[in-house]
Amino acid sequence: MADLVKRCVDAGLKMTGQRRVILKVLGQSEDHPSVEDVYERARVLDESISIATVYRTLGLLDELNLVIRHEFQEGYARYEVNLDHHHHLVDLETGKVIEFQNEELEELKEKIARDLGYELIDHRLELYGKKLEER
Amino acid sequence: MADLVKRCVDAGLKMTGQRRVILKVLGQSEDHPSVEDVYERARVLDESISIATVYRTLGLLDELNLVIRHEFQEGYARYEVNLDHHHHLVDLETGKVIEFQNEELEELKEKIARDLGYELIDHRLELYGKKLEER
DNA sequence: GTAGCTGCAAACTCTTTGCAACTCT
DNA sequence: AGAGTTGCAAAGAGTTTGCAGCTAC
Repeated sequence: MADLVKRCVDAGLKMTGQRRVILKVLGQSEDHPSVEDVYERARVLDESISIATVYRTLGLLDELNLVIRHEFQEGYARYEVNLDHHHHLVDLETGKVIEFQNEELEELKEKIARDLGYELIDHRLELYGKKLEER
Repeated sequence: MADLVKRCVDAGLKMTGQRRVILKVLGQSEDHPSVEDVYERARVLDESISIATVYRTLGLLDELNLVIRHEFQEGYARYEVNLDHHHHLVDLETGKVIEFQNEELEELKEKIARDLGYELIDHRLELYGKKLEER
């Protein structure tokens, strides 16, 4: 989280109270909060913060690539701090989002892009599934 | 396209003039049109069609799984007829969408979901890339 | 001091919906 | 005939923006 602050300052952003709060909220979130979620969590720490600032800040963080913006086919965006690279499996029954990584997949994606004549800049894989019966 | 009409009728939908037009437009589209795109193309064939009907029809087709709804991180939805299963590579410089299939990828996804204890229902993979210099 | 940031409210974009009229079956 | 469908316009959700005042640097 302190790292997030530093990276913002390095990028030339002014470290205002509101931004500090939003970064703290993001750093503490272990899920994939919507803008509204971030707003509510930030409000607990600073009553006066406005949702416009949350939108603006998340937009900036996304540009700086400090945060990843997701659209899980829900009609609104969700964010997460850009730490390790991973993908998501969405539980269709509960909406729960499970993270996973897979080295084989990473290599395969690079290869597919290269074969198509492209340099891979970004990508996203989302799986949507139902829990298998436990037995 | 005739197949699309049949599948709608089988599903219990009334085959109105507007729906016939929208299905025709979808059947003829080789890209991934937005709602607005479908609306404009449909209007050429039937001046009187409204965008509300396009939204409603695409929603129904999506429910019936005759169409796939995409959100390529653009803030609006794009649709395509659900024919063969494939994925997309988005050219970040031109916005062009390239389709591809990869058997190895299909298997890997099934495996990942299974290993996480899930039955894979749906999934989406999008690659974002820049064209490699030709040489 | 000043460029950048903020809250507020209004505006914007995409999508959905209530309703009265209409149309497939 | 009647349930389903339509166009219209209004409403809704999510997001962006103009502006005057404020604040980090």
